[in-house]
Amino acid sequence: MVALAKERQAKTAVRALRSSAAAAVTKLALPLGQILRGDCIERMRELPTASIDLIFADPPYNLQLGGDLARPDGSHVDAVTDHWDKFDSFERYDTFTREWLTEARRLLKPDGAIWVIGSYHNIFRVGALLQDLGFWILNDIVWRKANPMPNFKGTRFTNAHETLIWASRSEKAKYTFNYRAMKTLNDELQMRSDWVLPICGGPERIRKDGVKAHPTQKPEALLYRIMLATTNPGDVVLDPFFGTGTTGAVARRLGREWIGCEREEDYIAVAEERIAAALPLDESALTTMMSKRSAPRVAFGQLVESGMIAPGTALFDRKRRWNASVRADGSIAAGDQLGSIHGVGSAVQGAPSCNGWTFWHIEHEGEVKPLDALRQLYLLAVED
Amino acid sequence: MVALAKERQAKTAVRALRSSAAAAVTKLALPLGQILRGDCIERMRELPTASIDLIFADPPYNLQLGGDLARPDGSHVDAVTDHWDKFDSFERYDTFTREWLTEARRLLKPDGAIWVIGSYHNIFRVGALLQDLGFWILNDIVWRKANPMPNFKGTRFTNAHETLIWASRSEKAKYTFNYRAMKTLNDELQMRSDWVLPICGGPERIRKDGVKAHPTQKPEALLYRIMLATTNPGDVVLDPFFGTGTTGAVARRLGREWIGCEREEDYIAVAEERIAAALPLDESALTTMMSKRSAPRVAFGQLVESGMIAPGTALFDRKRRWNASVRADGSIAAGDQLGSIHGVGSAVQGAPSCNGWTFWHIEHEGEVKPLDALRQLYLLAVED
DNA sequence: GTTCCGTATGAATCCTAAC
DNA sequence: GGTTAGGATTCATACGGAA
Repeated sequence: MVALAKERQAKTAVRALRSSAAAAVTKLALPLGQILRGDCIERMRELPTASIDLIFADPPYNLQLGGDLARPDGSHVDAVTDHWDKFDSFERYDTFTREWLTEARRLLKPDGAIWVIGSYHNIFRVGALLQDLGFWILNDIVWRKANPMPNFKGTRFTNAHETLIWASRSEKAKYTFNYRAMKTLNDELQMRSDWVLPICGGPERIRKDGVKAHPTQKPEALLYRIMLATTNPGDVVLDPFFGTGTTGAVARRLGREWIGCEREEDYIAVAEERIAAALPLDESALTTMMSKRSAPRVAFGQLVESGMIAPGTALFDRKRRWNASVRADGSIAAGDQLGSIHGVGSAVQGAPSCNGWTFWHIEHEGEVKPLDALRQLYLLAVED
Repeated sequence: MVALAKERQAKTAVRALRSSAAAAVTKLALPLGQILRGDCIERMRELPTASIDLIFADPPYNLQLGGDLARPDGSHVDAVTDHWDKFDSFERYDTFTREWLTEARRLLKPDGAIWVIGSYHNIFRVGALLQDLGFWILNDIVWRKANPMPNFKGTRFTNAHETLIWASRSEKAKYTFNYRAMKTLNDELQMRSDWVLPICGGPERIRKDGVKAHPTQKPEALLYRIMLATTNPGDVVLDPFFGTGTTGAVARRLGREWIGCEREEDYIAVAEERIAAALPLDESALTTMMSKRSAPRVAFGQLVESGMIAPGTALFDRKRRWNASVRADGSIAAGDQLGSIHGVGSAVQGAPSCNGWTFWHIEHEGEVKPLDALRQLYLLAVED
């Protein structure tokens, strides 16, 4: 029994090693920590297939501002009028979007994912194309801006949010989602699809001679949450529209690898300086709360084997509607039902499934506890 | 000069009279206050061109759900499995959407507008098609649900919002927007593009024999805000997916005319009864319905995310009896205790509970401060 | 009458490693 | 590739009955 388990463990370890060795070779071939100069579609074509864990993209928004916009006091609004944000028509925007998304999908590992941020000017086109290309949307996230620019003319609702789409490479992908870290970050409540974050301003906003270095610099807090939620340390993050390098700065801080594409030399210079100044966090600060899914597994039999629970011990659910007794091999018996704590739990309830760890209770040191409490004790005792 | 001006005035008056007379005739020809039975595209084809002021549409979302879903307590989640939400492919969904949107555009007056609500499953396709057909998007509005259904399996972010698109018939349309009404409704602040409203439940939710009459009934508060913002009294509002008639009920209460299309006889019966019982506008009811605002809540993780507190930072209690260090996900570590500021605070003291905001302190700008002081700073930075 | 507690439920693309 | 067994997972409301 023990020998078999060890053999299985060894096989798994070998598989993991092989696959991580292949990944390491691929990773070596990548221009990690570099900003690739020029058109992002061309630069992406030069990168190897299935090599990227996560893509974050903040593409041009296709803004169609009719002429200049003035505040009520007559002062001029510094709108997005840079030449890279002009497209003749939706058709041209779609062609451009389809091209870079196609390359993005080629670059992603099978279990990779993408984030794209946009506003109502472009996000519907991006979302529909993502679906058309085979990406699988996991969530749309609303970045609710704490301090948006008001609508000066009073002609519409204040445009107070932007939309992000999170999508895996395909429907079947086993994407990364650090559920527990997100729940911890949100004071023990599930993280919702609407995120309240301030816009990028103050000292974080990069200025050259008092002028914004980039018109749409994203707050680091936004990238922080994205990477914490959907990457692991060491993962490779690609940003095809790198701008002033928010993605690179946060990736470095969080111990993720990064690659950027950018055509504007001005932005590249700003980004390189900024990322060099970003300090990586040390490893202990980087550790996040693990989900039980990724924690080491304990079989119920181990608790019996270790003597923590004696064969013959009585188990019962919280309301003592059902009873069961523990047997020497770690199975349990309730009436004529025999099997694992999970199987018998679901059988007596007539439920399709059951977590025996939380369903069954036990008297331990004069208290009634769920089995899960004893598992925690076992884990503590086993850890060196 | 004066004579000329008078003549001009007279001509304008005649034109206005003619146009309003024409409008009155068109309006007479409309099936106002009626639910048109059958397929919405066929019924819309029978209505006159340029006769409608506003369209509100809550089309099928094309959810594409998998198997059954159970809550952690084992109970069953009642999903939307109705036949009307099933489509074979995105292509089929697009065809359906293009057809009803085309009719919708024909029916709208030149200065008319449309609202469509959806989720990430369908809204990107709807938005792109609106743009393709010549509609002009004015805002995308996020309905932030105060009480959404959680993500039971911990696999994604809680799907806590739905998206509405508000678009005029064309770029040049002089659409209706009651800016003052919205600002008044929002305590003299511009109404933003994110609206916090509870989902439809309690006495408002229509049930037959204890079972919900419609799986996706929308809250009246949502329609109230839409009609108040973008129609005038007497305007004609068309709802092609009438369901249980929320649009009709609210239109009646607000003194707007309405027309609905619906295929399902069960829904029609419910809607007719409901609208007949709808009372005329009651100002006090309106105020309470609209006054639900979001209370600012700050999670400790937000301070970490925003860069206000760096991972690795040392925390200590007022008497420096215990120390802890901040981790990247907003959890803290004190010895082998890991968890939230509150949980670790109570654990180290052996106390049943602890307010981590006042218990833990930090060195900030050369001073020792409770975390709560930094929370106040964060709130100041984030407030409008 | 009031408070407390248990239960029900809402547009949801809701598990995964090992064999 | 599919199948199976192990086992992980929930927030805000509303309501009814008990205390």
